[in-house]
Amino acid sequence: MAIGRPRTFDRDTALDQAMEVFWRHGYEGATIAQLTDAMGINPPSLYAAFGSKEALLRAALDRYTARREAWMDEVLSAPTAREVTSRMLMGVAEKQTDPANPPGCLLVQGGLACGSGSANVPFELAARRAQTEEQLRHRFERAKDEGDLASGADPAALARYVSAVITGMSVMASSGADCEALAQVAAVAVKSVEDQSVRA
Amino acid sequence: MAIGRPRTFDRDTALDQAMEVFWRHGYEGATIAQLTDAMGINPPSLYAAFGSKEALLRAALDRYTARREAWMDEVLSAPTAREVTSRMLMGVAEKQTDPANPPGCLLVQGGLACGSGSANVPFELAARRAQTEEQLRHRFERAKDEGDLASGADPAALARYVSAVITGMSVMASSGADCEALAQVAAVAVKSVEDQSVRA
DNA sequence: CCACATTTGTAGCGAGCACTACAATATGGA
DNA sequence: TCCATATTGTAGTGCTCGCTACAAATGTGG
Repeated sequence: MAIGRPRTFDRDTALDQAMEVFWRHGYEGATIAQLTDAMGINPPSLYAAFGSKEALLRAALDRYTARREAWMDEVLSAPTAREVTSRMLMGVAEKQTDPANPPGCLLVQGGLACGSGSANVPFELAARRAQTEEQLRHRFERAKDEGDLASGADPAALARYVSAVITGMSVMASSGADCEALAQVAAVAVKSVEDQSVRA
Repeated sequence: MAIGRPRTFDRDTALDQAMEVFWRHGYEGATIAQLTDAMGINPPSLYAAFGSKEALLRAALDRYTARREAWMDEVLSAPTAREVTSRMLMGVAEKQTDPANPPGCLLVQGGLACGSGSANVPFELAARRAQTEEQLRHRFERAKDEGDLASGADPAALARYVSAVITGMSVMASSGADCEALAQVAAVAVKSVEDQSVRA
């Protein structure tokens, strides 16, 4: 049996380029021409490999979260809720202003509101953002069980709060805030969690 | 001198309808067809009255901020920095989940990232968001002068923080969070400002 | 070397986009 | 009444969008 002509591009490398385009221009703002140009391939290759623009976005999102997984694990492994929050928010301040990537977070920049033709994209992104909140919630629940968070603390509310701050920082980063400005925001936010921590 | 055929629609009413479309679908996601449909007019009337899609957005943004001006004044007139923050964030929680409007904030939903053709829209929105931050900063500076905020407090950082929380809440609202969930976030955030307040 | 399977580049599809030309219509002033 | 001015509705304009038909190219198995 014949195997066929081999692909001349690396799927993951192309996906990284596509991720950057979506990140910078949003889902709707990114055109197939920009994507194929950045990926170094032609439209038929894109569609053969990924299926559609929306499927390409999902593949890019998968890669995006996979790239951050190791970092997230490290953050969540911090000993206390306060330390988790601090690492998280300070790390976010750095990552969202890293010149190696477009500013902000792909899960926000991708698109909060879309035209009628791609109304499910915002849902997709929201669902992925919710995953981070849930990870934080689990971690804070554990912290409460361990007596690290005060008995009156609400892990779900705290996780939602930290998640909201992250999103706010992301938007600020996308509109030009530098790392220092974000770090100031993070510092204020960390204190909120500190307040609900059991002092040692 | 002749005056011409009178306009059959009310400019501000039409602007309100346009605002809602931009709010719900974002600048790029909103089509002229949707806008004219919602406004109850035809494209030539739209272009005669507003000039272009982007100019229509700016007019809608002007109206948006004008609508909130009275509320902002009331918020900023609160006696203390803590009270300002509380009124602000609790009010935001309500307003961003008010079923009379699309969820979230137009200044965020309008578009964080756009295609190359409308790259200045995100800047326009960011500039308008920055105005709120600046108003807060001025208010917090006054609070510091009045001895209401601790002498070590940084009004600019606090304003940036509150602004970030508002933006985060806005994104959460746009992805379905209800008023109660936002109020929980607001409550945690208010404490951060409380921490830097001089206890009475 | 041939047959097959798959990818590649070119070129272009129909649809929808922001925007407008144009003629009909409706007012106020001379 | 008739002109000047402005808005209205119809019907498009050229353009770009996401996506694809098709044939040439490039590999493997027999």
